[in-house]
Amino acid sequence: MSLTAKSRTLDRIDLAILDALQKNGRISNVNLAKQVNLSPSPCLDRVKRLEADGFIEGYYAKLSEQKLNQSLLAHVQVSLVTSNTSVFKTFKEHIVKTPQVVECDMVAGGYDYLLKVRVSDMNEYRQVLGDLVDIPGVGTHHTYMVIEKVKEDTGLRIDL
Amino acid sequence: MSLTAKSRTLDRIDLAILDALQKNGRISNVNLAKQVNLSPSPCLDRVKRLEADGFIEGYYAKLSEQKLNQSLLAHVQVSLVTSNTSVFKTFKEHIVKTPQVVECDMVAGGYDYLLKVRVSDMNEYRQVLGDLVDIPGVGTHHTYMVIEKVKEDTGLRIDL
DNA sequence: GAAAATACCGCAGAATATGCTGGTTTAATT
DNA sequence: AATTAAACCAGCATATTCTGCGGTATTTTC
Repeated sequence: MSLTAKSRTLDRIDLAILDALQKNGRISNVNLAKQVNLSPSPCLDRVKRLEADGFIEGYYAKLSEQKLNQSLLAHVQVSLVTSNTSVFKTFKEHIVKTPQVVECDMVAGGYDYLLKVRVSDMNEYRQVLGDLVDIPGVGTHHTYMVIEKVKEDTGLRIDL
Repeated sequence: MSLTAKSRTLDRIDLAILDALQKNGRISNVNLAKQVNLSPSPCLDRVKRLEADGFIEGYYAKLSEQKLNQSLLAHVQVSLVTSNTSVFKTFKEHIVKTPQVVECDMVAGGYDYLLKVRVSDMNEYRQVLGDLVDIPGVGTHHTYMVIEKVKEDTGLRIDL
């Protein structure tokens, strides 16, 4: 028994299904079947298998940032003064419970973090940043405020 | 007649629907209706209206980065030497047609860009970066390779 | 070349989506 | 405060879709 999970190879049809679903997560099974030149039954079987095998992690509605008043976006680079376990634990706990932080990546050697912060306006941003720098262990930080979104690609690249 | 588009106010039920859909984009309408204490018909009416009014932009399947072999992630900070229109145009054209660049934000005063690059391995990254720095007008750049994803929140914050 | 496994299709019953109607509540106007 | 108008909701009916099952064809394995 191998260490890696059984990972069946995907044929052209599987890839076409994945691509279709990541572009339209609510397509009906009959239409999906038409699109990949299959009848509904085997198409559904494949979708179920792709879900069970973990290729599809979930389905989500994308909501409008503008309409819901969360269109101000900032990237924040944060350095911790040490990579000490308890410092990181405190930092992570704060990040996780701050809903405006929508993404947090540990980068480079373990002291630096890149956050993506989504807020409605500068006032809210100032408050989030204020709380952030008060976390013990937080050293330098730098804000990159987003002026214009040049490209955004939800979805992975699929070579058909 | 006002300049802003008609934007009806959302009540508690609308917000509950949006929240449910951004957590499970494939929930059936009857189950969604149960969840928000409505009968199916008015629930579907509301969903349709939320879509028409632009609160819901689309539905997408989230695919596994690991399973599809695109699990290496880098943030790249790039500065252009001038904000000259033609320099930016060339830059943007290159970004848009490079599938590994999944996100590109113009930040700060207009010379700096933050890219998010998704690749399968370091070889592919080296190639993407090589092509990037060859674009005329590209000055300094710095790579933040992601070691660990601390937090990732797809979906917006909804106060019920 | 035979046997087994796999993938596909069509069909049928169950579940769901969706348009329509009528009744109720809420809000606006006089 | 009464009347009108508007919005909203539930229930029903029809059309569509989902989904499991059995049968057939194709591919793989021995």
